[in-house]
Amino acid sequence: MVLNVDIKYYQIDKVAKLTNITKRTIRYYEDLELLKPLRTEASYRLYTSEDVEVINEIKDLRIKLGMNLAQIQNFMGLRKSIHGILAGDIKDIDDIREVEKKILELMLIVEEREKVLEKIKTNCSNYLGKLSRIVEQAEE
Amino acid sequence: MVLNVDIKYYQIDKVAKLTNITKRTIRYYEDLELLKPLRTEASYRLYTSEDVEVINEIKDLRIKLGMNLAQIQNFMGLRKSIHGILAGDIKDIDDIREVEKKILELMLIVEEREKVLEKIKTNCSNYLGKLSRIVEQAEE
DNA sequence: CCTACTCTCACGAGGCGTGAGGGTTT
DNA sequence: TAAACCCTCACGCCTCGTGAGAGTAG
Repeated sequence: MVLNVDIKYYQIDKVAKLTNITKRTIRYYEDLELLKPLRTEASYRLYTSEDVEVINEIKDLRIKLGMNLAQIQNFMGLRKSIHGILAGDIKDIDDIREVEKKILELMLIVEEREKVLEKIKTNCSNYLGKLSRIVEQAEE
Repeated sequence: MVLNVDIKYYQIDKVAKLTNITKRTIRYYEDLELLKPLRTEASYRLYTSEDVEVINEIKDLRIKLGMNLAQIQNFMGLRKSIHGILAGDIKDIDDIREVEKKILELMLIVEEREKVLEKIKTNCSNYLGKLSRIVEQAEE
């Protein structure tokens, strides 16, 4: 284990406070391989600010996008693959094409979601327009 | 019970086939007050094409937006209120303002979601660009 | 008579953590 | 010594349906 002196490490209690996620749940996310903190000699977990980012991202994906943890595992796995390619760890051209395909699939899903949201938003706008006219009339 | 002869009504089996949702689940959604089909004399459920739309919408909200059924109940409830106002059944100005507030809140949530999605999409695009350059180089 | 509908009671799988307990580190 | 960490086993709650069974309608 090599600790980079330029990086600040946080213990789990600190991370729990920063993210407002219980320590118990943070460990649970590690079981799911969503996090891989370094460890001290005594196997205390050491988190970076990137880990904190990841936890906050999980919150967004869960709460704002309604993704379940299996989907998030998938999503994070894809990102790991991408970083592996960009770092030169994955060189097989078919593997790279596979990852490209998954990215395109993901973008399609994102666009489908955006369509649904867009529809809701235009409905909202229309409703607001109609309601404000009703309120105006009532106020005359 | 007054059946409008200009409207086509479907029995539950037909609706199940149209929506690809089990009859059992369609009845369950009725328990949750997401649907209120008319009934025949013998209390057979009669659905309109609007009901079919609603079921498909529930699917979208659940699967594409990851909303749970409580959130969907809320959402549908808001829409009922809006229709109530537009139909003139709700006239109290404070009630109308309350509904306007809820619509604005909903739009904020939608926009938060869109932000998260937008971020994912731009990341995807960037990754695709980088990966295609790597593939090009490999093919030289 | 066979099929599709009705209802109610109760169960069950999957997802997401959480509690307790016993040991170690600072 | 107190507080914060470790691990493991097992439990618990919520959500979203589903199964069975008995009766009625077409």
